[in-house]
Amino acid sequence: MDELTPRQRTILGLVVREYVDNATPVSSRALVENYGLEVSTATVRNELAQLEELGYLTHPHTSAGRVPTDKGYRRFVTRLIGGVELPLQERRTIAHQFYQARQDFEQWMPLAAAVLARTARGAALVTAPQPSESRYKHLQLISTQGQVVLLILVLQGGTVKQQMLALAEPFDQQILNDTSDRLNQLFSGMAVSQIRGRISELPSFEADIADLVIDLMQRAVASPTGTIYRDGLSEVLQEPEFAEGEQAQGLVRVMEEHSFLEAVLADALSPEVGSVQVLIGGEGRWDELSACSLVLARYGVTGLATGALGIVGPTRMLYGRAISAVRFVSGLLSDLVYDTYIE
Amino acid sequence: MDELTPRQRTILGLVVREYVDNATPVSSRALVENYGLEVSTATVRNELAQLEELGYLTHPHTSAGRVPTDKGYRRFVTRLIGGVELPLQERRTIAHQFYQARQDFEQWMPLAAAVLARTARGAALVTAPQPSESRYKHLQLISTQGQVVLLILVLQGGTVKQQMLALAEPFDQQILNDTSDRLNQLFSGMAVSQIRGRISELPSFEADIADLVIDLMQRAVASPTGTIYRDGLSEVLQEPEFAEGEQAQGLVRVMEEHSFLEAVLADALSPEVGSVQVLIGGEGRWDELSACSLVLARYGVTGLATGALGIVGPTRMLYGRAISAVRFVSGLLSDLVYDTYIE
DNA sequence: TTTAGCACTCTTAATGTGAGAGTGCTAAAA
DNA sequence: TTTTAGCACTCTCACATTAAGAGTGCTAAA
Repeated sequence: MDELTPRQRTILGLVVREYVDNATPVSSRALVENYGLEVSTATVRNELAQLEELGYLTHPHTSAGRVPTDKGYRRFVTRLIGGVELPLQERRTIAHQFYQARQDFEQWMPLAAAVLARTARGAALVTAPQPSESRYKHLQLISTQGQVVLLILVLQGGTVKQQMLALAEPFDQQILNDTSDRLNQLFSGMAVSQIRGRISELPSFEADIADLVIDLMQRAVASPTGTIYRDGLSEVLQEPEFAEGEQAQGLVRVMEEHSFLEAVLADALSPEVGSVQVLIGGEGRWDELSACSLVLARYGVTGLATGALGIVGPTRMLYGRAISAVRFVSGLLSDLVYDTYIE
Repeated sequence: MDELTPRQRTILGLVVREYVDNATPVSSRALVENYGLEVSTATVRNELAQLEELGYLTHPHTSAGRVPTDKGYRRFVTRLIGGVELPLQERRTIAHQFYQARQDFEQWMPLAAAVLARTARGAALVTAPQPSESRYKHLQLISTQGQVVLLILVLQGGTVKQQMLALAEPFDQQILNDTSDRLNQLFSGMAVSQIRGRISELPSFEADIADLVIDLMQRAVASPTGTIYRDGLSEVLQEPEFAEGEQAQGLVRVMEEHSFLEAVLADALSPEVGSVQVLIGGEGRWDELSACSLVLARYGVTGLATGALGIVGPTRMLYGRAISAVRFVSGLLSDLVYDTYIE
């Protein structure tokens, strides 16, 4: 990392802060006036010129104020990433909301998205946790009309898969119960490979069901993300950088297009749970995101089930709040996932 | 409806068609040249002036071509709404896709959204079918670690609700099985009110579970929409009318903001399954949607379970394709819902 | 009723202008 | 060596001006 004098560091920080607040290039005068610097505008101008030399700032044009470059944001963020936290009061409120929802699976993801969006004032993304391995837990066959049966499969971690199936002949509910009881006895806690090894021992009807179960279990881990929960997109679109459709495009694509988001996550997000990652201005690799930053983290328990969550916003984003909100919420979700999987 | 000469009707139709294609005001010359009219531009101009007089067209300014007003679209759509269908080949392809997904609940909604978005070249919205009444079908209690139990409740129609619950003391899986078997025996096919009547007869543990079941059943019908599936938003945002953020706002809000969408649906969509409804330019009631049209239908089976689906696009939209696609897909989904609920 | 012809209006793009904002540089002060 | 005052310079922005072009509306003739 380049050598910056302490004063240059504070000035860089102030430029970022001021630009984030106002979305207009910041002038030397504005810095001196708003932050009570003990030096003149000329001195600040010299420092600004230095910082520009080093690539942390730019000029839209000769007689405009300075704007942070992606490199400038990067430096700002790097200093931030270890040591920011939400205010205690805010953490308490959020933790309380999660506590209240703790028993209701289906609320977790939308709640996380809503909390992130409000706290960081960005568009929030949360993917459901994907188990790294499917383990059988429970099967239930429920007869509906005659030959049609509803198959409900519960996997370890609480994932529920359902499927209708049409049988060749009608079966009595009692027989279906017996079948599922036997399979439950046999397969409980098993992974796909183990189940496959047992199929040959089974009578044909049960083997058919087991085939289907294997298929469902494999599909449960196939997709890297699964369902995606979003919140706050329309608010972020009001930011001035998205006034012209061009830039809004990229933002909406990450939020909306499953495949695009997956590609970005694969590129930017480490597979390990814990650390918060920041992708600034598409980092040269994603043209569509040149005006966007993403603050991302993986949550869950490595080896059991993990998901991703993050904030998408303009590069001119509240990095401090975003990073701390993402870290905090990912911690809460990780705890919930842990409780769900450890048995 | 106002009296229009046959020639005026065709000219109005041509203006809409031409404007939908090119997104630029259409001139008398363009009409004569592109559609081989057997009259001069002056004649067409007279007719255009008439149509403007009647409120079907406007002028952005004196020397620009004509643009349809909302009233103009409305008239165009009214003639369309009864009698358009997708080409047979396209209907076959779509029907085939749904046939292949018929056994897999979870695919229906995303498939419907994808098909609508591609077919109508708009942003597609599909809400999951909401049962008009919850009926008990099946309960399963699965013990996880010690006191924590996973409760899985299946309702008629295949809705699955799950909830974790922490018990005061650990229960054996065998006891949980017995409990759920008893409740299944007792409650099978019942509505909330009937279950409530039986609670007093139950021992306390089972009564507690039954309370929880009632709570879940009530929540299943509480929200008017439930999960929403979307597709194609980012493509539509490329249309020129959304280049300036102002208008994109409304589009994204309907697609993204649950509460806003619910309000619009409540206002524009009849509770009856079947007919296709069109909301043009917010119809004076929704400022945010002044540049958008919605083509909506309710699907499902009245009295059992219904959901909504539709296309959102610019007022300058392919109404023919949108209306026929919405009608066709809503028919297919209705069939699927019917099969699922009738037992 | 239709049409040719033409004046008229309004947009669009190019060009010009002046005020203002903010810089970069220089030379003096600390 | 660092800081500062001062000022020239540059570029944007808002506004006005102009010319070309598109398309209309109207009138008078077919």
